[in-house]
Amino acid sequence: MINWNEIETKWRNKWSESKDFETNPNDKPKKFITVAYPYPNSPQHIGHGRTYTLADVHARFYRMQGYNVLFPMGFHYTGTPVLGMAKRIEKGEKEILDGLRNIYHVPEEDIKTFVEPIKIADYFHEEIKSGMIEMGYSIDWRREFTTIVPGYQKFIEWQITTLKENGRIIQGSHPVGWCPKDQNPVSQHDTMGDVEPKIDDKNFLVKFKFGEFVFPITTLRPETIFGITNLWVNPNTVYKKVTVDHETWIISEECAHKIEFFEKDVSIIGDIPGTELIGKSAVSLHNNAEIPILPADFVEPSMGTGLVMSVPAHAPKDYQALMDLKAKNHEIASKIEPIPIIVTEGYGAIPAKDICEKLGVSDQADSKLEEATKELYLKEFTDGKLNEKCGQFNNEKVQFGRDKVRVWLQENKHLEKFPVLENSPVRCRCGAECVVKILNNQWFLNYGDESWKELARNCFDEMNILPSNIKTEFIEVIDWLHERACARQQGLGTKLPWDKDWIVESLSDSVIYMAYYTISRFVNDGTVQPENLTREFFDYVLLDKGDVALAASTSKLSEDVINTMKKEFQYFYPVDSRHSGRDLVQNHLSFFVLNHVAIFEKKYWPQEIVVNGSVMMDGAKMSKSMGNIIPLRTAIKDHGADPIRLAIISSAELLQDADFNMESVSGIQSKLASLLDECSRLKNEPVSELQAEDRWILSKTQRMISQVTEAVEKMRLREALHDILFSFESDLSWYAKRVEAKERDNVSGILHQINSARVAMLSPFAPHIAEEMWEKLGNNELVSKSSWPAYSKEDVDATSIQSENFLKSTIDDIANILKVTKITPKKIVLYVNSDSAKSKIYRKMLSIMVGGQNNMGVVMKELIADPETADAKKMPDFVQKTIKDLHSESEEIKQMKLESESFDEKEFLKSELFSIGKKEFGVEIQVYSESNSDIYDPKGKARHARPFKPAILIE
RNA sequence: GCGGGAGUCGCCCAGCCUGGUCAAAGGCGUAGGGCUUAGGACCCUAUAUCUCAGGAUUUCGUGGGUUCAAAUCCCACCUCCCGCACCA
Repeated sequence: MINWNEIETKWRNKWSESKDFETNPNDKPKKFITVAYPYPNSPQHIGHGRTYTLADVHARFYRMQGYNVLFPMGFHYTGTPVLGMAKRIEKGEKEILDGLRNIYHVPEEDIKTFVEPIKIADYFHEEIKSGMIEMGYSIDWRREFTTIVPGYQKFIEWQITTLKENGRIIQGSHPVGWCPKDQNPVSQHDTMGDVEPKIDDKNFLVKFKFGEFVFPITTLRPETIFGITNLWVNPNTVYKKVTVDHETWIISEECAHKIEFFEKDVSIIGDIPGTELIGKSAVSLHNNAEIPILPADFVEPSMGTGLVMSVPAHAPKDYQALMDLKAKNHEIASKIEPIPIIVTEGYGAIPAKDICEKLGVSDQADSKLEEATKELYLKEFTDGKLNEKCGQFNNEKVQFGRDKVRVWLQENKHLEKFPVLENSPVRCRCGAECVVKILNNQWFLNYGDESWKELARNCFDEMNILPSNIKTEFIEVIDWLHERACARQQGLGTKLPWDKDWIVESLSDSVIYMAYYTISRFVNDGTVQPENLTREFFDYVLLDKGDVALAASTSKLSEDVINTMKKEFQYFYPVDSRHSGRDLVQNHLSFFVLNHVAIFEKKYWPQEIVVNGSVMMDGAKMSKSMGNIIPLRTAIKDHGADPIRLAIISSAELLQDADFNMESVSGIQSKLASLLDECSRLKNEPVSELQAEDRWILSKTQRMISQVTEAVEKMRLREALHDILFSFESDLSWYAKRVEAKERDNVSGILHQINSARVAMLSPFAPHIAEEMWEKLGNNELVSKSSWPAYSKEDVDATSIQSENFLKSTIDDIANILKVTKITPKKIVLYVNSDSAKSKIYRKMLSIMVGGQNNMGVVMKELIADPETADAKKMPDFVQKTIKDLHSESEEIKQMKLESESFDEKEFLKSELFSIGKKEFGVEIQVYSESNSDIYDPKGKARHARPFKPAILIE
């Protein structure tokens, strides 16, 4: 049994002694590999490990290919989650404390300090970092930073100022979920049950006049104002007269409390019962029509303003309420007829009537109305068209017309936004019910700007996206992205330089920070102090703006230091590969590109993005509530870092979700153990004369090298690993079979050569155990410092590949016959083709078919056209069968057959088939030429022989 | 609604990018055999259908198309899953 941790510690120490991963500029070509830094509010689990492991493999691969690779790491402290955690811990909430104790095994004395948010981040920072070291990540730790250190904050101030000056930042109002008690915005982390407060900002308020008052009514469908027949008021509700800024509104009390958070001046000045409104009329502002006010029980004071506009032609509820009144012979209602304004295929003049009848709605209390409403709204939205009643909007499709009507009303001040909580009630952890608050003066990154989007598209066009099929998703994201708030009022982070009430939002301060890795080294070693990092300094170093004298005078640094830092930035930038999880495509990764193109010149735009899927645990999503989260460090202790690295990589290709399970881990462990065992037994002896199977396995090795290299270049790591560890195994076992049959004992040198290549290629994936194997193979240097095996075409022997193939297929054929006939062979005889006419035709056909032609008629014509092969017409049967043979062979094999000129089937079979045949079938195999005069051929099989397809006789 | 992804031989799942070595890998299950006092573990064999000579037939959600050749490329359809923001 292998002691993984012991081996891992041994090699980790050697790496850190040799400082191989500490990267400074030199004269080699560079690669700059980065991963999204972690947010330290919990230890990393196996899922986090995936992205970092992929990046580490990438970095190690490039290093072996001779690049000077920079692979750094930082920690993202910015944000609010640790604030919420600290609060909950302070309150002693059992759920979170149990999680810390039982899942994360945080020592009690540390938990005590967690009432302070930064202590939480600090603790998990160290935890995560230790895990990364134990996983063997080849990180340059000298450049590490957190996002709240002064140097980084200087950088963020510079970034956000630059964006503002480039016109990328605008100001506006924005609705957020809000806790009225805490006076804070709420996000998922702040609510009971971790629900995300969802804000519906497609909800609007349309104003009507009622004498001196404003009668505001909310709706999701502004276009239906053209179909209003009346308004609904609840007769059992007492409404309030409320002054709102300079108007007096009639609304429900509940509504009055909601709009207090809309940055409006609100005060309740009196009551007015619903009954007092009923029977009177309001006036609609867009056409000054008199709209009667009628009673309806379904109107809920807590919904919207507590007032409802009635569109009976298109709203099932309104239709039914109207019908109910008519049935009671209500005087006003009986004069009202629905006004249809939307034409939808499949519905008659009054769609609401149709659907109520279809579903058999009985009255306005009928629960089927919900369903009717949902169905009709959706149908009318997707398929409906506005009609002539809608004036200038006649013939517009509803899905576009709605927006146009909204804009029109808004411009005339007849309509306002009325955002609501879609999933209310949402409760804050403090217990209070959350509301929607409109924040004025919010700062936005103007991602909606078309010229900005265009720059980003240019960048994506030239960027390498892995896997490539996710590129369309990026393009789509850029299309729908619009203004995004870039500041918030709480949490850790950097203050907006021009408005200290706000903190730079945490996704906005993590988009171009890779540039800071080239600077942090100098801050960490004391060469520069945070206060040296002035705007002019960054402008000069990162943008090549201004001049060194200016930078030096404001930063108080020497010109030498500044120029060294500038050179370092210019050496490492741009980012060559950015690794991240799939969930970050829609935000971080897109912002990463947008911010780069907004700030840097084109030569510093990112070169590549690699996106990976998440990790499942035994087929299920990992979650705290399921208790199936395995902290990475626990897993390392239990199974070893390398087996975990391989298990994560080998279970899925990049974008797919990887499934982590114990079977695969132990499978990998035993695979690695047996490879290690093999390596320690192989001697690096000189290789004597090569035999057929030696040339073959060496050719196959070359093929594997080229396949693996290509796969890693495309980050198809699962495929690469599979090739190294598993696919190649079947070739090796065939080789072993051949060697054993021949009773050879001098192949150690060849296997040593092959396994050296395998171990070298394995080392980026499983770096520790590969070092151990490398040492066992007799090397003194580290494998991580060795070169990636190079594919050499000269070592590929086409003839040997072809001949081994021939041997295998012959043996398969024999086995096949034995299987079908179920006889035990006493004698096996092969008849090899020796008819030169057949051979000529075969070669000719080969050349025709390599060109892509497979049609019997065409092939035949070409054969007959050539006098050399004209005899083909006498044996159509042979031609047809041969076409079939060749048909099923790969292009590669066909090509090789063509390349290898003459090949003596009989000699080859005689020398090679003897041993293996005897081993496989227990009898000696005799080989004849079909044309031999003295052959043993009692059944006349010999004449069936075709090139590369000997006839077989079994008795 | 907008966008992304998936549907494979009892089950899970590979192959699809780059068409031919694909009746299609691997695991599980099942059946038979070996090893065992027995069980477990382990090993071997079989596992679409037909076939006593290396063969044939029908298969990769459905229906078309391109091609000498389609699980793989194109089009349409059906079913299922995921994301839609100010949150890391």
